[in-house]
Amino acid sequence: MSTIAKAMELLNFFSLDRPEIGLSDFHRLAGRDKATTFRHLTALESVGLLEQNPATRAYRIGPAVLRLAHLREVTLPRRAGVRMVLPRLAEITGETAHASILDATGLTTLAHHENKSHSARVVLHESSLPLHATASGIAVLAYGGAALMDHALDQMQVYTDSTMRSRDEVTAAADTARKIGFSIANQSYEAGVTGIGTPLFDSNGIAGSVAVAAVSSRLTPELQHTIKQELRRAARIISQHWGGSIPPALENAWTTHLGPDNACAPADQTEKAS
Amino acid sequence: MSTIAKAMELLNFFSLDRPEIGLSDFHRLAGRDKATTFRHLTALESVGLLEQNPATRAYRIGPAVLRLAHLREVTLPRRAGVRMVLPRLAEITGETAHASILDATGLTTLAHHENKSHSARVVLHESSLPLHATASGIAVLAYGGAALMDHALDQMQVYTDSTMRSRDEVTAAADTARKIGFSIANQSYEAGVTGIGTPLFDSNGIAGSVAVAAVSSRLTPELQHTIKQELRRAARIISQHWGGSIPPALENAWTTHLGPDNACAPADQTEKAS
DNA sequence: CTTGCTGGTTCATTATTTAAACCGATGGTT
DNA sequence: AACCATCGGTTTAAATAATGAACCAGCAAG
Repeated sequence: MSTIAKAMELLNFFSLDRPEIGLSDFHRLAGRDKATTFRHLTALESVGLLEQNPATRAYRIGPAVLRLAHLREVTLPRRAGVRMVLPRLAEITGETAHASILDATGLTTLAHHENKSHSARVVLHESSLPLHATASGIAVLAYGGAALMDHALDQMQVYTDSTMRSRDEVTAAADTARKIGFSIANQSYEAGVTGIGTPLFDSNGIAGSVAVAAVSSRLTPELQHTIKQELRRAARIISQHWGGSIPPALENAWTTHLGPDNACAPADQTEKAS
Repeated sequence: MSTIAKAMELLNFFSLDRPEIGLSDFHRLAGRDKATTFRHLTALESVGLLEQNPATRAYRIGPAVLRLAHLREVTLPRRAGVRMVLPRLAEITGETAHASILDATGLTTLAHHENKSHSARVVLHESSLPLHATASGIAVLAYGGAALMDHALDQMQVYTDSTMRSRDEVTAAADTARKIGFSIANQSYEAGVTGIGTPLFDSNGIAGSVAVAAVSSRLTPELQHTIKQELRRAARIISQHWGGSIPPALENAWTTHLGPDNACAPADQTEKAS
């Protein structure tokens, strides 16, 4: 593995729970030598990808990422296409809608929209989602190929009693998702929350997923049907906005599972969402 | 220089004008061997910092930066403190207000707010500002130490007829800014636009700057006075929000140049901006 | 069929990275 | 005070990884 990749791996140890990491912690977390780790950290710091908290000497993500993220969003907008449909998705379903983007390390939440009318609503607190335990994750696994599946199966953390523990369960869930066009994660990430998701595509192919996280006790068959129809609609709009197209296999899965796009007959070219 | 830093340097060649760069262009821009460049690029791609446009094979900034930027903004919010004051700054001055953050590579625009009432207003189009040619840049140079000044003097691009060309001019401008507490860039970056700026601080010290970009023909002495007073106010609020404090030297410079904080007598603890 | 470009690859040489041990400082215990 | 553990950081020879000249293959224009 190149030293560049090794250094970059260090960045993946940051999370909302662990926003600052000291040298020794990095040394332990990464399992690499301390001197090596130190050299990597200072190198990352020199380019602004990390910065050091002067008080604790711990490292945190640096300001350079803001510049890069801005540049990325300006030259290749992703949020715009998502923000266009999430409000409607949350409103019609009455639950929390969110969209995620796939990268080398997993699934990153791009935007989310909570439905304010319910007092009990699902609050998303993590920006990075596990592939094997969420509807969003299963959705991308269903269309992501073998390499992504291997990657997911290598790190199967357990979150709830219902989290899938065996590799076979995960592949089976992905197969089901591929068959019906939607992934369903019943309390496998968070107790009391059921996720329903479907994949998103850009010109590269699979690029992310859009999902609705519903309070399990509210999830009637009718609501589930509504959610799926709205997800289909949202996935079409977002994927189109991202320069991608829905694979015929997925179109077929949707149609056989839900019936043709009867909600709005003119099909593809419906009016834009609010 | 570490290979990590060398690889990361490649990311700095991206800009709004050049959002995608091919292998050969990188090889030329960076002046490094093509094989080396290629390996760096694939390494960066493997960790999601870059991705390849499948059509052109050119490289562009990857999705991983979105995750990192989100994490940074959640754990160390910077935009929040800025968004709190920019609208007022733009409204009262009637011009365009913006705030930038300092990192290893220069000054990155964090947020900006245009005043919609004027038909002729300054539109910011770049996310990265040159240190030597903008009010924002001079403001941080005045408080940034010798290393930053050297860095700035090494890359003095010329933008307009009024862009400072000699190193002495830049250091003199920084000295003036240090003396009066405000930096002024008269059409040195864009013709017809005069910038007035003042530095921002976090717990590390100098961290960025806030500035107003005004249409030069509208900039009366009275308006300039208003802008400075509002900048002082904004800089206080933002720096406090960022966990920093205004150095006594800057406080003194402000006071001798503007007089005491007469706009709102109770001084420090005024009510929050809208 | 050149010529000149593109992205990508190979392999011997070279130089950077690596890891064990070491350092000095800090902080809590006995 | 002495002790112990831990912190961030530094040093060394040994090993691994980076390097760059040359080389491919594909493509477009002349």
